[in-house]
Amino acid sequence: MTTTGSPLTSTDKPRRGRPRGAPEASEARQKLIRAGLEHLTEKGYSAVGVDELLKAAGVPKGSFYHHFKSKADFGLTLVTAYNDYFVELLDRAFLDEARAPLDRLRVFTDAAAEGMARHGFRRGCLVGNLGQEMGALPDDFRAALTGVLEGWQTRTTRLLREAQAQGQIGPDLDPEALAETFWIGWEGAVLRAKLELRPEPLHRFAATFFCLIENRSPTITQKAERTQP
Amino acid sequence: MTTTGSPLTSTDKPRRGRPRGAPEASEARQKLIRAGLEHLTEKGYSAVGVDELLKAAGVPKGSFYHHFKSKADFGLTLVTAYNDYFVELLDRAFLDEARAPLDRLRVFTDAAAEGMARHGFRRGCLVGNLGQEMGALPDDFRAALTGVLEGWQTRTTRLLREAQAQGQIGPDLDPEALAETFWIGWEGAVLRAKLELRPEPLHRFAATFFCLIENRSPTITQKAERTQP
DNA sequence: GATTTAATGGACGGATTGGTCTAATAAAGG
DNA sequence: CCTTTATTAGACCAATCCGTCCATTAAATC
Repeated sequence: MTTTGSPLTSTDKPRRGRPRGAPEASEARQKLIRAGLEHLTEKGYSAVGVDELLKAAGVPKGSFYHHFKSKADFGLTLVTAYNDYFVELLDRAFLDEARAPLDRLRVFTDAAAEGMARHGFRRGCLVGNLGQEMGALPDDFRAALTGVLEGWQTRTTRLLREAQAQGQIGPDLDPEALAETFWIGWEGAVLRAKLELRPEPLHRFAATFFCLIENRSPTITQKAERTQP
Repeated sequence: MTTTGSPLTSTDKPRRGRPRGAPEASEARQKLIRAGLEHLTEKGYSAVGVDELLKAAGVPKGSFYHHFKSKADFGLTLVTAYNDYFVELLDRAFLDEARAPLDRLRVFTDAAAEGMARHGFRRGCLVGNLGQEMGALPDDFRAALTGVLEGWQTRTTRLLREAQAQGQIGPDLDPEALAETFWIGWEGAVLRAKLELRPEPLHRFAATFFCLIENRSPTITQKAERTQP
């Protein structure tokens, strides 16, 4: 029970053949993911063929199906990769204690707008793209996508709670509801910016959202959601 | 210059062969459009094949390419058909003078939510779907889609102006900016509702939007868009 | 009935789809 | 060197893609 040890304790295992390089570090795998993100954020899942990705990444088909068991599996991998990248962007903005909470949200929206501008507003949000294609996607995408959005929203809720604790937004507002509204609208803004190839939709929505929560008369509450008359 | 008259004056022309039936009334054409709307609002443009539509509509391929010169042409036809249907829905709600302007907007959002519910939240907005796929679509789609959204926004702007004239929303608000924000966010809400297969995103966004414009302290203006400091 | 045009019906075609398969190469331990 | 496993390489496959083609049927005028 020493050498043929169970795969559970993976640290001290001198296995036989060529070692699996760092699980995610394979160059081909990374190039495929990069190409996938570029193409899918621009054209969506259904419109992008595997061969197209292979050519873009300069990788043969054998590698693709070695690292991913199907196009769908690859797509799900892209979702987590995109989420990793995005959460980092989000946290960098949201956890910057040097700024006031609401300013951090502004930092994020500005950064995201710059990001879209860098690609000529031709690339949207992978989550939004795939969400709209759900009808044509394998079912596990749904949970993956909603889960990702939940994560973004949770972070935003925390930020807004902090803003509330610091009195930057009224105590009558519901941070969770606001965070949900923010991401609903922001995805819409990204879609629109991509359609019109310009940043105005992003700015418009951000401006309205900030106007909604800043300096509001405390008599207007968001929490009360229309009790029946 | 009587019988072979130019095609410009089309009323009194006893042409030779079988007359082109009502230009849009062909049964096959209509069945194709109906099937197209169902399938494309659910799965998007790229994910739906022509053959799939033919089977759904019970129409042979010859008919399809007789009525439409390509799949793209068919797609553009769908956009206008969808717009026609949608504008009617919109006007029915927005022009109902028996109600206060803001209530009419509420009537629309409720009706739209019901509409999505009828199809199990599996169908989204054709314009939103195609917008997200723009990267994979022929270029003329862009103008068509933005034009459609502009039309919806114009109607909404008029409605909000009326609301403003009647004092239902503050005189400090900018109806045009509000209308734009509404459609940015509403498309996001539809996308989210389709992803999560439930109406809450629609309700959440609508509630927030109404809360934004109703009963607001007149000191907060939407028009002032951050002059530089 | 002959002619002309509209519309249907579906076989067919070349290109592309996602995916499989096998051979070759690489990198490690024995 | 031999074995074992990882990875690359791309030929190949059945299915589907969008679109063309032509023969047939339908409905009108002459």
